[in-house]
Amino acid sequence: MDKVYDHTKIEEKIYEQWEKGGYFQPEIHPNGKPYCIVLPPPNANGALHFGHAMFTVEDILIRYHRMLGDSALWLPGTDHAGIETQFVFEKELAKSGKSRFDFSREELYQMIKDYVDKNRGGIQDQLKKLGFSLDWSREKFTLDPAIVELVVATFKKMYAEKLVYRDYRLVNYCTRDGTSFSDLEVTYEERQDPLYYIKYGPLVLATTRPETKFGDTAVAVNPNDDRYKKYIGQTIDIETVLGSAKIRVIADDFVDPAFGTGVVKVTPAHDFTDYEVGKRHDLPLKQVIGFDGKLNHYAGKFEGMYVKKAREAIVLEMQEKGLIDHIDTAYMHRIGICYKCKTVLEPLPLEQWYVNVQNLKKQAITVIKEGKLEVVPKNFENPLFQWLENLRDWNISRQNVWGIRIPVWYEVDDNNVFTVAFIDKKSNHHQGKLSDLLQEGFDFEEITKGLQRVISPITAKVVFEEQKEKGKQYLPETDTFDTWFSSGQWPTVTLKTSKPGDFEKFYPTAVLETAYDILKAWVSRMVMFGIYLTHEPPFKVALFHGIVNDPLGKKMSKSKGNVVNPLELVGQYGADAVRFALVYGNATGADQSLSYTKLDAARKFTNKIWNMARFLEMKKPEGMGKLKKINLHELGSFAISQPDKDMVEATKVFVREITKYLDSYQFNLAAERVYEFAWHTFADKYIEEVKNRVDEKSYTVLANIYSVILHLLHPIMPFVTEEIYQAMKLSSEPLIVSSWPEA
RNA sequence: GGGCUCAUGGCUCAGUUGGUAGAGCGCUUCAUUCACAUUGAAGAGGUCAGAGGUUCGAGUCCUCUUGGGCCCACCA
Repeated sequence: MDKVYDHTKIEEKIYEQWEKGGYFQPEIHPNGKPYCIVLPPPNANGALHFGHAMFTVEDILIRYHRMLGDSALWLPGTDHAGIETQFVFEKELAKSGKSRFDFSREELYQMIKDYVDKNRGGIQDQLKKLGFSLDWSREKFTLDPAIVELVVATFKKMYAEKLVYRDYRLVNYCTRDGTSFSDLEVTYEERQDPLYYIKYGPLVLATTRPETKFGDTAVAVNPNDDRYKKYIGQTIDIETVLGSAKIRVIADDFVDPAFGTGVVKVTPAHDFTDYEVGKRHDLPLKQVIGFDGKLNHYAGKFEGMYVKKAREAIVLEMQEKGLIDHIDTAYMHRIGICYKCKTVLEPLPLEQWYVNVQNLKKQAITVIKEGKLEVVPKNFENPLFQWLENLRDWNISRQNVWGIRIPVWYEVDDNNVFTVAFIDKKSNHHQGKLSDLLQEGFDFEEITKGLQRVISPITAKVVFEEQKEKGKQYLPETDTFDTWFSSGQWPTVTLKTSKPGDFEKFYPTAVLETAYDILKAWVSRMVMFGIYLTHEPPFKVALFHGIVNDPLGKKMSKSKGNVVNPLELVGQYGADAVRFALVYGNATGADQSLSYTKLDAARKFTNKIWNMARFLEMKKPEGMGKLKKINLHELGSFAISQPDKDMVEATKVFVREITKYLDSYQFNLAAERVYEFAWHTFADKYIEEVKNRVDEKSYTVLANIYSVILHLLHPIMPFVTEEIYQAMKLSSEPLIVSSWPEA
């Protein structure tokens, strides 16, 4: 044995051996208790980061349960990550001077698919480097045809039960990325913007968005505000930059008399609150901002200007006309921005598909309250409840192509106006009303062939593929599902498509382990879908880990340039040390800062373990035959000297402690205890004591206790323990499938 | 505005049914061709943010205060 442990000589060899041996497959223990964890699917196009390195926790659980004799399955898979991936691809595309508007839907999809296929496999190799005992024979991808089929089936079932529906309402729309987002995907930013006090006839009102005034369909005041009671219900004359106009004054409780002047302009097409107000008072929706982010014909001479420019121009002209009372320049407020490109999101009215979550969320809450789903650590329960309770219907339409197309078609007839965008035979882009384009001479086939986008009226007849009738014309829905619509069904769709019998055997899964930051986006959806599809939650325990920050405690981010690649650390310190450092001294669910001193300590520990093995190798009494494997119960009576007997007893306590810690998800305590016991109890005290009196009996005790340590440490540090265990030749089977010590 | 969370030795952090404070790194002194200097032995160092309460007993439970962090929410 080398004097110093060199992980670079060991890790790859051991992983290959494990994989070839089929030890990652649950069939290795065909009659064991089923124990399944489904890996949170990483982005198929992405690279490994610390969020993935934290899956160490899952490997610890899987390896522990495999050693307990369970039929342990850790099922890997990757996600197509719709918007994320398309965003990255479009940035690549831009380098060659192209954009998504230059290609039809099908062309663009194929290009992204090729791009992802080229990059796939990277993440798998990286997960292997961390020693993760994933069953690669069952690997899944969200766009596998079998998975897509099941996701589509869920949609059809929900449609039949009226749990998905189509509606025309305001969405958070990014005019740069050209798609809407769910409420959850909106990020907010604190900004200082001017608050304009503008004159509306006899009234003055405050607004940050004067450019939406062309879409105002009312002015609102609080019903109890004495200042304005006389105007309620009246139509007042106002002066605007486009000349004189009339507008209704309504009363609504939402108006806070203390804010601004207590008067609010109501723009139902461009503000979420106003949209609700508009519905209550039956106000018309007047859309003045288009999906391109520009003002439309309602804005008169300001038509065609981008929102920001238009605001400046309008304010300037209003000042000239004396329509602005005053401006509060120090106004702070929060605005929604696109989480990808930071563009200010526009609330715009659009036809979209929604999931009715009202009943689903109630069942999810009940399941957790009844204890059928345990949340660990428990403090993540409250945020989950709070979020579920406030959950509104879920917008699942995304205007990007990289994803699963919402599987519906719209029947084309004369009564409906369809807006389409397409690429013609000569690769030119066209956009407009279907009827106009047909009149211009494009035929229906050419349009559908080069189709980019269809906006179908809410009144259009919806059919599925198999419901299409001969002789009728249909336009497809061009939107895709929100990525979470498919990943939300991950535990069911993976197990149903992996190997026959998997679903029956492994569902519901034992544990779902993930970072707490996708508790709402992913975990809650899986619970809702799981209950909907199978009448029980998809996992018994939802276990959360924290975020790994940079050494200074700052969140790692590309823009800050403080991202550390875990694979570099694996190369430097070894996978065992990286894994150990990630769980040691870090409470379950808590954030941590990357610590190089901890990594160093962990590496020293692997070396210490290694040198214990060297010591045993050197101290083996001459002429001693094959080392016997003796379990702890028998070892107590096997030992002769009191120190040996005491050590056996201490080891039994140690085994019970580690077992308890792993059963209760206290990985940090397990790591700390095994470190303490191996180094300070076993090496510093016991080895020192036994050193000069080694005979065959005491050597057997020593080696067997060391073997117990290797077993208990194996889930956390699989490589070094496996290498040593095999070298000791205590058993013919490798450590990975060796039994957990009994005490 | 609501919720969650953190404040423990110089630094980074553990401490889950409440029972006289722990680790890693750093520091001090000493040892050592011993399996391991990626070592061993001994040691210094904390009124567990502050105030009050419950209790025989609180870092651990309750209330409040102060100061960080995070998440959520339709005040224009």
